[in-house]
Amino acid sequence: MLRCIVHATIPRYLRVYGSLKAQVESGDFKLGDFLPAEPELQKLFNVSRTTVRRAVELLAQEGFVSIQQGKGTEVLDFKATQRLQYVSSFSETLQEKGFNVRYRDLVAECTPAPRRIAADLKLEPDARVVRVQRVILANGKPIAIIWNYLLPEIVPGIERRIAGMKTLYAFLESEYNLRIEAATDYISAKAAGAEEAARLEVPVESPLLVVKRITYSRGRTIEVAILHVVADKYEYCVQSKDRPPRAT
Amino acid sequence: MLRCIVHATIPRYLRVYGSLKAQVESGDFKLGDFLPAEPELQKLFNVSRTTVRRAVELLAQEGFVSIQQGKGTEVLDFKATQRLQYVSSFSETLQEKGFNVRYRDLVAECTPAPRRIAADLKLEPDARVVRVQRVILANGKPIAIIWNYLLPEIVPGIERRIAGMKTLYAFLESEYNLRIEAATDYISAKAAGAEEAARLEVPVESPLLVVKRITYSRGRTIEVAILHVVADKYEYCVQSKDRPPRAT
DNA sequence: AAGTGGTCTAGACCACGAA
DNA sequence: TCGTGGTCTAGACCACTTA
Repeated sequence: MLRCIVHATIPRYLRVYGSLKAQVESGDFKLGDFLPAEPELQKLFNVSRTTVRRAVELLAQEGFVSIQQGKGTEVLDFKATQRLQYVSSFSETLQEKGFNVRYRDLVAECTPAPRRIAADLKLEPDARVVRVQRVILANGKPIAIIWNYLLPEIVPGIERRIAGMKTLYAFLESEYNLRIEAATDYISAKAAGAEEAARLEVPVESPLLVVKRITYSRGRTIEVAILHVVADKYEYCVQSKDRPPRAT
Repeated sequence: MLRCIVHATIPRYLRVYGSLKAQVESGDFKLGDFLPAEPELQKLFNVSRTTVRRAVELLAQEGFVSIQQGKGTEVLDFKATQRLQYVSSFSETLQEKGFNVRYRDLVAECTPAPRRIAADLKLEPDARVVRVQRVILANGKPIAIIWNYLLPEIVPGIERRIAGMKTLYAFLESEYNLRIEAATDYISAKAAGAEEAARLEVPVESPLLVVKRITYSRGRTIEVAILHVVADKYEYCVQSKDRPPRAT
């Protein structure tokens, strides 16, 4: 039936959203300009006001525009305020910044979970987990030590398959069909101990950024990662918006 | 006029949102339960379906529930799963954790902007900015030094009004009607220098978490904040999710 | 087939900002 | 005052899940 073709239809609010976003990104609307008012957009796209508003709200959520009651909807400097906070992998981030990323001392093994890790994974204290350990090098220089603790039942046989891994998240997605849905990072700092200092090639007591990441997939906690990062070589970036709505 | 009293009205969708959220948090709806269906909620709250949906979408955005077409709206384990990343003030976060928060050495003055700060604020190198400086105490113990650099034209006379300030963001909102729309944090670490160590009452060379925050309001960069936080007393938490919308 | 959420419309009234 | 965005309604039709 011909209808099947038409069937793959994109919601109108997404089309309006995409069209506006493209014009903002291409510079048709410039920084400080105001978008056409809502009644105008209704006519332009031939949709209802509800649909227009939904599209514009999406743009605002992503930081492309700022909606101001009584004034209008202003186009922002999207390079400065862009994007919600999405899950990103450490090595992918480095690669995007143009570094050549390699691993050293990659080890994967099944071990009893340390107590804190077991608690984060919601396992009994002595449950076994898969531990992946590595030193990450950016342009040949060590930049972080990473320990990943994974639930064994979701990554069977990982010890034998991990050799050529490029980034862990991509590996989990392609080999085990595991998509990371969400993550929480806890960030603190510490001074490097003797062994860490040696492996990271920095002086003892150098400040390190400590990141604990808990990742979720299919509604479950599936991984805890611990990163010790050389502080003067990496900056952790977080973008956030707005304030929580208040009720009551 | 009596209308002034009625005037402070809270939108209905926020009331519905607040009511549902309270019931989720208090455990009236349990993990894995489904919320009443939308027509049901309409009757319960006596509002239109649009209003119900808006409330439920808010809950979903914050990770309290998961909306599933054809099935229903499931209550999630809100302690474990993601919420959106909102701009939060350091002192508000501490207060929410139950600490008694005070400031010490609060100073506000107009000074030439340091070069890096001027660049972040998009000012010429020698432009003047308002610098607010303070040590923040949690339960009487120093936990961080904060420097805030503000555009002078948006906070006129702040030097004379700042005395009793409780949190800077609340202060800006109530006194200057400035709502923070977005922020970007850059997080690294460093070892405490002699003066910092003294003011924070920690040993020299102690690891400190360094946060640079750039905040936006009305589409402009309006503030740069630098925080030096005692690393073993505070953890920076980031929640992220996966889900860029696609158009085209 | 029945019930759930997903999209969309047309129209109403309110609140804020600028002239 | 006028134009902007903010909230809300009632009703329609579609798409997905489950039985």
